[in-house]
Amino acid sequence: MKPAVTYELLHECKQTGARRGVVHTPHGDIQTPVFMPVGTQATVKSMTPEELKQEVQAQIILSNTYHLYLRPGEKIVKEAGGLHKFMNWDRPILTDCGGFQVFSLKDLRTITEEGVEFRSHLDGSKHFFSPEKVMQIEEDLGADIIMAFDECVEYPSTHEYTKQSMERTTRWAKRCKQAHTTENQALFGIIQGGFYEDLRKKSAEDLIELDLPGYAIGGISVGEPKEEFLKMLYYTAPLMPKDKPRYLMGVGTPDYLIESAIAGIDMCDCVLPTRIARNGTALTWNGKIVVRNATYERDWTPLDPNCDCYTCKNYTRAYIRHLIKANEILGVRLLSIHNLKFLTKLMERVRIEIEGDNLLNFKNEFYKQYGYTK
RNA sequence: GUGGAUGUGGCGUAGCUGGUUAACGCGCCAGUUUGUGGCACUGGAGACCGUGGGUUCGAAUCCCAUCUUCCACC
Repeated sequence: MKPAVTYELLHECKQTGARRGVVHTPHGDIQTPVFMPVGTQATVKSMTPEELKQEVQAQIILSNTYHLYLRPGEKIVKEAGGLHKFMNWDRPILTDCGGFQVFSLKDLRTITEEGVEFRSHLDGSKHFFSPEKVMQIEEDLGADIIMAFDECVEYPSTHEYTKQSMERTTRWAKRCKQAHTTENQALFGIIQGGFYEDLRKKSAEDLIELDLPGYAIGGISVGEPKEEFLKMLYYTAPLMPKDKPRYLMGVGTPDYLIESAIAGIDMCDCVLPTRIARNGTALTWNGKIVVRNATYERDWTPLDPNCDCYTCKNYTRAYIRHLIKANEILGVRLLSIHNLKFLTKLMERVRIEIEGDNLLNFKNEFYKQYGYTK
């Protein structure tokens, strides 16, 4: 039987080895490498699905098992006809398993082989996530791609703990595969192993044996220095199957996205563009600007002169600064549109440069213009 | 006119039985933000404590005068 989600490789950049491909899903194709906006609670904060399609041109969005389970509850979403219908989004959706959220609860959770007991951040009520439970929730939510329940260990962690945790994540992945019943959803495994190469290798090998339709790298981009991030990324990505989508979880700064593509990653997601939008910051081709700052009080130019997004075509930095200072919702919306569109355009460009076997040159050019030093 | 109250960073206040660098909220300035527990978090600047005099080793704190604003009464 054909998996719900498949990967088609179109071209490999001769300069870097980066992959230009297509991910086929029940809700349409995704041109890769791609950046996926995050809509934790069945909404990319402040954006309508129409804006995401028409203006941002998002190809796929994320949503979250933990949050939707707590509120409104996966049964409500199921009753609505699944996430796609519930939120009126007809393109692909990926649900994160809630592992990251549950483990970030720290004092509020207990891990056992069976699963994780945790308390809701909303009302303190007790809950239990097992691999089987998470599969049931993700199936009720109905995304195209569902993630296996894993543990994301924090940085830094000991080799011993990371090993234990990684092995458990692998056992949980097996249980997820067993519990997974729907045919129109693809279950992706998550490679763990922290910042230890031997553990990453082992994790990748054992998970690949399960022959899942896609794989992700989890547990990096968790606050480590950039050198550590790059080291793990470049070590782990080549271990992943060539004929399946490769997803790097939690990456969203422009430099990390370009590095990921070079490492052979196809998909990335991050809250960064929408989060910094809420705090008054814009990504531009010339670097990050905190438009909330006083310097922009009388700046009558757009956020980014090289941008053709709705925000940049119609509004000035001075106006957006005013909106953000005044805590007006529109400020957040305009910045979110811009930041998301910026990353869409960046990835579009990355795809073109891969096709032209020119990604490394582009990276150097971009770094220089953006202001990155290395 | 009489009596009472009030006056502290841009704004609103705390401190006022006298004792090291005057506190807080908002605002202001800046930084952070990487599988969203976030319209969040972390820093920072900014006050001759209405004015003038006095008591005291020492006064935003006590006394006197004066001005400001508010209230009450005739």
